[in-house]
Amino acid sequence: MAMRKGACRFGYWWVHVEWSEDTIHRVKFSRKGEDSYIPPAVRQFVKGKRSKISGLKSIALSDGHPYREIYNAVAEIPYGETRTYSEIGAETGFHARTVGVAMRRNPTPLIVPCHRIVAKNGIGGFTPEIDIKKALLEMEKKTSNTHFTKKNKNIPEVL
DNA sequence: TCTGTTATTGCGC
DNA sequence: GCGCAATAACAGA
Repeated sequence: MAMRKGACRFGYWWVHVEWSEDTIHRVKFSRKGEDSYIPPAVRQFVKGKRSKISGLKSIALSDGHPYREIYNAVAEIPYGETRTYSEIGAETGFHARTVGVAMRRNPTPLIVPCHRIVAKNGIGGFTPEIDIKKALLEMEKKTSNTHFTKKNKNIPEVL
């Protein structure tokens, strides 16, 4: 199976996607990039025109991945909502700290919406830049209040 | 094995 | 508020 690569702009950043067939292998953010083809579902999500990335699988959710349980729980968080590290921990039986480690190593942000995981008393962290997480949450907040009509709760004031 | 690395939490002051 | 200890699990040596 041939691996494909592409990129899409998101605010000040670029979203780089690597995939093959219907499986996303890696998603990463960087300051540089060139616009090129990526799966339409991902592109629309990044542009705030779609509330979930359907029809695509992530290797993070596949059998054998050490953090599969955690990523599955995260993938079920609805658009525009957030959970804390300890909530995900309680659901999956992992320690909050471990959830943090799993999020940091998340190979496919967006597909596994790790930006929706916040600390109990703050925003938590994000790699490589915390501002990306803030921007993603802001975008979801706005779009979910407009055309996705969803109530927004739990987003910390620190944004 | 053992050590270092975490995107956490909660308690005491 | 801040500092600190408890804590789970992986990666690399």
